[in-house]
Amino acid sequence: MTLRLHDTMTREKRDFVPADPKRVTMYVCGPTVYNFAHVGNFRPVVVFDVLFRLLRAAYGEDAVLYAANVTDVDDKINLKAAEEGVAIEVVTDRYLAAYNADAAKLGALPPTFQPRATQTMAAIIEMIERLVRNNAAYAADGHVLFNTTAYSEYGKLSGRPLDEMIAGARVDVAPYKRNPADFVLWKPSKPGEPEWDSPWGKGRPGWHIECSAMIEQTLGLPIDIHGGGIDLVFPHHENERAQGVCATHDQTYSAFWLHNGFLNFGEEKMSKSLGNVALAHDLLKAYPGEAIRWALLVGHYRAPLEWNSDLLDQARRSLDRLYGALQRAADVAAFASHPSEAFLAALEDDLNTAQAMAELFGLASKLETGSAEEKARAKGELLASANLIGFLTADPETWFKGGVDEELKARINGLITARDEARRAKDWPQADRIRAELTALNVEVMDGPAGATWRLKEQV
RNA sequence: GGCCUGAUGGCGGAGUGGUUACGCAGCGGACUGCAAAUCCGUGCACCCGAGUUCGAUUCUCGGUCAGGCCUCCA
Repeated sequence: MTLRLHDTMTREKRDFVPADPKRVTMYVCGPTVYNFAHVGNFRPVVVFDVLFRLLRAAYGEDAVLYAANVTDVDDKINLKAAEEGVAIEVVTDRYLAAYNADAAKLGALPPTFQPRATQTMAAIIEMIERLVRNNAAYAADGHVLFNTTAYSEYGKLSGRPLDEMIAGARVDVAPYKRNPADFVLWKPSKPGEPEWDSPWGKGRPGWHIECSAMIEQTLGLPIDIHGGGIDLVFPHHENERAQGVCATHDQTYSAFWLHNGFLNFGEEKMSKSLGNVALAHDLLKAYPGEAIRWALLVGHYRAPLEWNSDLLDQARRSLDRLYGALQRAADVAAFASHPSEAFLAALEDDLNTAQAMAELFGLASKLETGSAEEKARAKGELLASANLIGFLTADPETWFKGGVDEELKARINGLITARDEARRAKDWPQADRIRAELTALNVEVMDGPAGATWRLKEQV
């Protein structure tokens, strides 16, 4: 296996070689839990879940350590808690639970670690102290700031030389900053906001230091892979790197930086600050999680993805095709349990999920038309391949009939039987009337030599 | 203004210096009482201009258009 990944730092695909194959480390920036996450927030969840699964397959399940953090200290959380008149934990616990439940429905494996900023406070403060000792940070006016001139490579990840950044700065520079690009490591809380004791007075951490500290505490520095949305390259990841390198005196921080492209909704960027939000939580009521996962992986992870209802419908039909092939091959005993070579090769080429998914259709075709031997092999490879990245994990019957309760199922079966009788009697008008009834129930009938089978036209 | 991406058929979306993406939708046929599903066949593309080349959608340059970041949005 030769996994090649595109590294934002070098802007090219490189062979991935972990520092220690027995302990592969990956960190991905997770959500700020103040509301239900919109579907764009789940793109990195799904993308890096694919990478997590691929790494586990390559190095062993226990050899891959994956940390995805939760930001639970934030202005927006404070605002939400104040609105509801509750403690921030009430807000963060609620939305973290929803987030994890939604992620699970999207087929994402739980990360090895899910550190929370509020539970990493000691490590955050300790790291800031170290940065101050290393002359990479300074206290001023109740704040602690990172001194960007202390790190010669500052700007390398995002490709922004420090002097250009200063020239382009549009924000008002706080008077206590030595350099305009310096950023906050610790700041005083406003009245009523949560605060923690520190050597610099009561306050709370800046956003960037949280991640660096959580990485160091859960995985140790440096790590093999750091992921996140492309919008985080600057300033978040640039700052993380500066902090990590200056705190540890190790130049790597993360050997690879991976960034997923944005999800766009119509002409506008999809974000919570605009009104055009599609919450994954709501989408999951209308579509199977697997279909949403498919839609999120249908294009390359680095390319922007246009999100619309067509995309979801197409994703569901694509899965119908694959599940349909499995359903028709229910009596075929799967042979071989390895993903196909072509499928793996596609994924190993910087997670080319589109190419990999095309391979699944090729296997489905073989499963429909091959010899008995070919079918057995195709079924085994199709399942092993798809399962590797979290697809086709359901029973085909469940996929097509999952949302049907026993009462409705009995009614449908009754109608199917009645229609079979009408068909045997060649009473076509009656048979068609019954089919219309079934259609009204969202049921599609498929006549076969062994009698009629059915499935839901739209699964939830 | 600075930095950085991308532009592929009706839609989504890979890839390649000369040959099939793939899925959905369309068309013709098989199967079916009619359908559906499936199978067989089939039409439709590589932003514009110049260059390199025997040959470019694929490489280079220019242009146009679109998008991202430069503000604690994944």
